[in-house]
Amino acid sequence: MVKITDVARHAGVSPSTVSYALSGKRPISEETRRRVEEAIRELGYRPHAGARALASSRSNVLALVIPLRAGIHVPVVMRFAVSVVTTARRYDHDVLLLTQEEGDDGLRRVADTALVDALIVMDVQLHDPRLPLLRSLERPSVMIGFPADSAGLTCIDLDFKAAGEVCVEHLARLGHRVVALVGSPPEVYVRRTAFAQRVVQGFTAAADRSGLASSVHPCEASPAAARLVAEQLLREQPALTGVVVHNEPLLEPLIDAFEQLGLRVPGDLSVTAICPDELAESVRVPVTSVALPSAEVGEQAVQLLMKKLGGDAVPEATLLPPRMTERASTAPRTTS
Amino acid sequence: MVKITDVARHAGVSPSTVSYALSGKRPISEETRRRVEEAIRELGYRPHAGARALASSRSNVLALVIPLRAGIHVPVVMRFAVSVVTTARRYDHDVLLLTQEEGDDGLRRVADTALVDALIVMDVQLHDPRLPLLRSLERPSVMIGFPADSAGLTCIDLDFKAAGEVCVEHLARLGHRVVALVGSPPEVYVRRTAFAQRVVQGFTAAADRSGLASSVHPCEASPAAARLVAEQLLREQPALTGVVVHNEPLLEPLIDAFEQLGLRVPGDLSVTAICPDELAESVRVPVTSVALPSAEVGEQAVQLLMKKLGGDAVPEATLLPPRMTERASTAPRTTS
DNA sequence: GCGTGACGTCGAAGCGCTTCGACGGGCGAA
DNA sequence: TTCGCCCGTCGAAGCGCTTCGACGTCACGC
Repeated sequence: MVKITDVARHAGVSPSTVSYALSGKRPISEETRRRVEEAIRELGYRPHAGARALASSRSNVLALVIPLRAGIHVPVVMRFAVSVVTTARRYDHDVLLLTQEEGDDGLRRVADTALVDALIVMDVQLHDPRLPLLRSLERPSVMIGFPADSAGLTCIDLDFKAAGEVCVEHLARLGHRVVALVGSPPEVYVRRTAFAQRVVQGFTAAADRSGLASSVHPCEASPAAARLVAEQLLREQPALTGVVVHNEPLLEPLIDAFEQLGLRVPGDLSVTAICPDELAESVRVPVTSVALPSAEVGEQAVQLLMKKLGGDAVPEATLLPPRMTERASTAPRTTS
Repeated sequence: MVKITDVARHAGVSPSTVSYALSGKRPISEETRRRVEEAIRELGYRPHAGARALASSRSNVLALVIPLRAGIHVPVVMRFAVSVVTTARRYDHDVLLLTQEEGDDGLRRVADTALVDALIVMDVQLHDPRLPLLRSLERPSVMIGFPADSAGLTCIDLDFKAAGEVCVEHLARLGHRVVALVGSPPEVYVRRTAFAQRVVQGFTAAADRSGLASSVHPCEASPAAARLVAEQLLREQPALTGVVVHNEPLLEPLIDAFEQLGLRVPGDLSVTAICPDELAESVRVPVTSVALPSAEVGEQAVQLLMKKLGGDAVPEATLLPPRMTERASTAPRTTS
């Protein structure tokens, strides 16, 4: 193994000079830098990660905790992970993969052994058991999603409230006057992240602002439930022409149910959703949707972490603006 | 930060004794071990990963390179990754996530800087550009999939030949006499891993052994192509009653095409597939299939690596036996 | 009774890097 | 001309751990 002293000897300088030439933490003359770089190239020198970590107390590794729970949309997690890795590399960092399963112990282990410099935690629950630990850890972390109390933590996610608003506004702009939100199963509103509630808030606020009649329907994620909620909607709101769906597995069954009830999408009914683009595109009728911007979240999460590692202050909450893509499931209201 | 000298002092022993008590590399008296363990607990001691890596030249980290190419089934990759992480933890190792995108440079970097002790490379191509590098690296690696020339490397994958055989044998057992294999697009047979050819080999060999009439049809992954190949099959082999599909995106469209041509599955036609269980289960008619055992591959890949790290010899090729799950798409031939 | 090991422990020497303080030389200001 | 300062470089001291050789003790066999 070629080490820094070899490079130093070969370049006719001291090891510390090589180190400074590499890190740029002290000024080095152009000439010396050249010689060092050449020596490095000729010898194929690679600094030893462990030695570096020991001496500098920086491992240049980030931990990423991925969720395992069923019901998580795998491609979204994957895209997020890839985006984290890619962005981390831009900042000369690597990514250590942890599973939710490891829990607190895993987090504590990688943090306390200085294996990683910082942590990214996905799929944060409303009352996530890891919160106290993350607060007490001496290493910075960023959470994807918002817990009930995010004080002292750094969180990032799609702005679900705005996403709900955008959906309604889009429908309003198309002339729809009566809209409904089909949401996640009731337990999600209680147990999980705050995002479900925030969609409702946005949806309702925007509907009120635009003077639309609106209703909200939490719904189980089964085709049978889709059928039921579709029937119920038509019964209770016969003038309904716009639907916002925030329940991924329900999206396709719900559209099927409406069509079986004689409503054409988008002819009679416009449907928008908050879901991964992938899903929106794969439905029989491609759905106008607000995307879950996994890549963007991943990138920004890393950037927040880098700022924190650099000692800079970062906002506790970062909300990503929703971006809507129009597809085939929405159309102007036909005033027949 | 509490370090090993603190523990040593607290326990009234020398640092080396603490180290040996931890690693078990030298005998330590019961009494001393107890005292050391207690000191560790009381002080909350965690060995510094970098220092450990430097002193022992072992980082206890594995690199996992995941594919990004389109056409890869994401949940399979994910399950594999999770299985690698989980298994690695059982051996007290962590996993560093790399993307294909980083290429040779990424592999060389983590290997040469001693960031990782060993590497797992997914999605190995027939003529994978990384092969020379992996051979030359001083660190052990395991590849998922078989390149054209695997000499000097350690590879593991499903035994695709046996998988092809199992499918045919299942059909033969059900009384089918005329079978066809619908395979991957032609370019896959050239460009990609060897698995496509090996399915064909197994399929053909088993059909010959059982005295079945058989044919092989590479096929593009589009619904239109599905329709075409279905028509062609019925034209060329009117007595066809058994089909093996080794082309994931084609599975559902192909079944649709057959049914539109008036063949009921499994009434008139039995279908088996080689694909992720997930896919097989999600088709309208759940398909009898040989699974892609991602979790098992991940686990065994790690175990192979651990053996290599321990200095043990491992087989160059590990082929996982196929496991078939019977679902609703196969039935005995009706001799009407 | 003494040599021989095995056992249990210690001390010290690194592992390869970063970083701090120091220092010589050159330059601008006084 | 001299003082002070900054630039560029060096040497040395660790960072926290593992590991090697050494040493004392005890039990055993002859």
